[in-house]
Amino acid sequence: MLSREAIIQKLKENGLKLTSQRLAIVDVLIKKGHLHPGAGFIYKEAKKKCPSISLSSVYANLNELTRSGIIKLLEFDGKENRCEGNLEEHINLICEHCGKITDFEVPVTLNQKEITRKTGFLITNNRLEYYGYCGECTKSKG
Amino acid sequence: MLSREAIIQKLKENGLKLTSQRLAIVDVLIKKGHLHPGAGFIYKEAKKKCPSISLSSVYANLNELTRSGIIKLLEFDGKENRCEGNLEEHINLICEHCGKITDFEVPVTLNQKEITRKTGFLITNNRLEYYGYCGECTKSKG
DNA sequence: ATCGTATCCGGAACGATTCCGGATAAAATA
DNA sequence: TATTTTATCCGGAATCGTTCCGGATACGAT
Ligand SMILES: [Mn+2]
Ligand SMILES: [Mn+2]
Ligand SMILES: [Zn+2]
Ligand SMILES: [Zn+2]
Repeated sequence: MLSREAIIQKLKENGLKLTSQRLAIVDVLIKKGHLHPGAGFIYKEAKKKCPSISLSSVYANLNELTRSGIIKLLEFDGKENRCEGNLEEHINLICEHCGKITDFEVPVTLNQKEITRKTGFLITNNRLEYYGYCGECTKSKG
Repeated sequence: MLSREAIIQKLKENGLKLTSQRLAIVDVLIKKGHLHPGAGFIYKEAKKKCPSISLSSVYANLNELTRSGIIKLLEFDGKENRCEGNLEEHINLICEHCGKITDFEVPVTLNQKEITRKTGFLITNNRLEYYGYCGECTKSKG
């Protein structure tokens, strides 16, 4: 996750105003980003410091933050989408039982240039995820 | 993609009846599986051989086929989900411009056991995707 | 041929997300 | 500071892929 200063820097670069709603969302991401929070969670948290905030503003801001390269959105079907604040190359370990998403850092530099050379496909983004059961859920299931 | 015989074998193993709707869907997957078709496409194609088929049956069957390990579902937000018939470990190259999904075969056996040893996370499934622009779209954009 | 049960259909319901139009406020300008 | 511009906000309706429902159908075992 970028620092608060770096985020504000990027917001200004992209001509985005520093509204109380936007800053409240940014602060939630900084504090709770490791949880890969969804829009609903962010909405509830941001409402504490900015009671007037609306859910549509949360969605709009998450899209803005994504466009500005501050976060990524992890898309899921049926479930809520989740925010990714860790922009380093890593694997998300997603528990099928409790939904927790934890980062696993590992320099997986699959040779992207080789893929482009062989297929002509120009890579701009990727998604690496392992699904399964987290330590806690594995234990509790025996 | 499994062979038609292997699929029928698995269907029987799982106690699933060989209805005309189910077989029509299986045939679409066998013929067009490399396109990673979505529910809407499969519905239209299957309707050619089975005019009475309903969209809800397509959805229900795709879920059954997933439970039986015949396909996987690739989940996307906003866009339709897509079917994955290639059960081998590979990377999906997803074009951001035309939506085409092509397979890139590469034995990416990231050491899953090491992840489990280090984190206690039990891996049962994964998702490896590269997003970007396919060869055709890269050309046409100059 | 009969029967039990999975599967089917059509349509309503669902839920996360997006869209809308009028109100608000950030911040540039004077 | 007052004015102006314009991004952003809010609340609620709309969207759309997917799931759920209840009654009808048909597979395939006996
Ligand atoms: Mn992560
Ligand atoms: Mn594939
Ligand atoms: Zn868990
Ligand atoms: Zn393309």
